[in-house]
Amino acid sequence: MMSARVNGTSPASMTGVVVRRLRALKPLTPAQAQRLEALGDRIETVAPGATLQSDGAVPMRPSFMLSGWACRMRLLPDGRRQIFSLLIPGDAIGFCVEPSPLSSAVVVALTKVALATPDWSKGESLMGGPDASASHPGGVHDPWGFADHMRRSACLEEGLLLDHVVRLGRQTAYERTAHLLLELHWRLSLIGEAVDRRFVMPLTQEILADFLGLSIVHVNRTLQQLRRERLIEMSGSHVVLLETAQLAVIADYQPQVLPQTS
Amino acid sequence: MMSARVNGTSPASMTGVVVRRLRALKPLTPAQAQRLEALGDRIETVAPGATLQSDGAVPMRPSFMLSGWACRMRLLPDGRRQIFSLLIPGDAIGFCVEPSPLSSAVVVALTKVALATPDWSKGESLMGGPDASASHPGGVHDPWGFADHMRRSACLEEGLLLDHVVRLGRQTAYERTAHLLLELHWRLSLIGEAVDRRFVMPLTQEILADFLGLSIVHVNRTLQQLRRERLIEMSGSHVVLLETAQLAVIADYQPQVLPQTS
DNA sequence: CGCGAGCTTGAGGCGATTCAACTGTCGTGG
DNA sequence: CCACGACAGTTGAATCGCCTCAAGCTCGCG
Repeated sequence: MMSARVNGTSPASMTGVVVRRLRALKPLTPAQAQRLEALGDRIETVAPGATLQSDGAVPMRPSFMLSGWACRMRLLPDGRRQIFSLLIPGDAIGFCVEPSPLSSAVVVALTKVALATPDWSKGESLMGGPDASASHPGGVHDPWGFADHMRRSACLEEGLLLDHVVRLGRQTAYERTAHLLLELHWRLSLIGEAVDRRFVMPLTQEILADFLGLSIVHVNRTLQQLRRERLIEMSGSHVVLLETAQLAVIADYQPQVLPQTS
Repeated sequence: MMSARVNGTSPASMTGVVVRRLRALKPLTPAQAQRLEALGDRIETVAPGATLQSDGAVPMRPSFMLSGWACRMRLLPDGRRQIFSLLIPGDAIGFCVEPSPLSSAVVVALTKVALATPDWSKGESLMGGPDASASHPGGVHDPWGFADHMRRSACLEEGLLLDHVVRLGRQTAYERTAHLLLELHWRLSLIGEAVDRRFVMPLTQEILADFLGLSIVHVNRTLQQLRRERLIEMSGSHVVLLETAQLAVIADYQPQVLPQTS
């Protein structure tokens, strides 16, 4: 049996983040929600630093993050690192629309991570598995009606990636940092892991640096500046956004628009 | 009737780029190729600077670039600009897996552009139109079997976007520029628009700057350096890669891996 | 207690930006 | 025909943002 408690959440409710995440994209039928709750059966936990998905790995088992943080990144030959995205509970891993990853990217756990890997044996896959086209030419097999959710999720992720490009290409360290904090706050709110303007961000400054395209030292100084100006509070992994409006102006932040779920 | 010749290519062969682009991703049946050739009927040309697709535009007519160059970009409130991707002939526009663009990005023509917008009235769409799920819950309507091509194309594009993130986040101006030139050469080769190591790149240094996340001045100096070191030749919009191997080492460039089409 | 990982701080340097001017090449109109 | 402006490219000089190097610091933990 896996650890009974991860990140202070009992296993029974751990799948809640997935439900909340998907519900934000499109309403779930009771049957669908129940399906997702059932994911709690097949939980795997991995240690920080472990690889959740690597480049060439063809099998590529799609799964959901239940707790913990991870990142998708690439390593340059000389050791430089660039993080593409930060993965939080509720996020999907390996649901590439296309089986072959093509892009040499790796997903690594940043903290202890709990994963739910659905049993794809029945119904083959949620979105179109390794040979969706072979068995169902011209279509995707989606017995449970999650295809729309996953499509929208992919779209949301692309939006986040575009935001990231803007950050790296055209924003200063100060703006980038503010933008990231707002984005994380928004995403954590979606899954109910941000109370008011506070949230927990279990990332070292090195990880932030590799995400923001900055040096560790400069991330440190930038965070200090944000604190000094009383825009945020940070101690340990605890973050408080003191002036969300002003931060949003600084970073030109606008949250992704979601379908009219309200 | 639209202009008979665009970019020196006769209309009859203009759809060839689309065929070559898709064939590189997955073989096309004769019927499919014929379908694509038929796109030549519905050609639209737009002037440089025109918007091909904008943010809120819900209808969003998916189409293929037949000739000319365009870019996908975002504008910051203070005028800064970041280009996400450069679009060349054969590329698809607006085939977002999900109808709602979500991301505030705009597609703009950089040169005169010829577009083919398929007649989606029959068969609804190639990939899943505005309400694919409504009419075909849990599946996508794809009467002609292009779904796989479009999926792989989307995957390839994501790979390019990841490359872009690495460029912007962790590479120097020198490396970025080399990387971009190699990427463009590879993409143009796919559609047969690069002879040997030469190709035409109708981009101003301002566009390059907004793509590479640099200032115009620095792009200029960086290109000069690449020329001075005899790694490339450039005059006007004509580019020659003199030392592809060395450029690839500098930029840590590795082309996307394509399915075993050979 | 001592160690290591992460955070903090200072000093110096380089890469890239900004501002500003100048060049060359167009197409346009007097 | 040449004057003209518009535009792209080029160059120099000064500045700044961010990086690197190198220490110290703090804390949790064996």
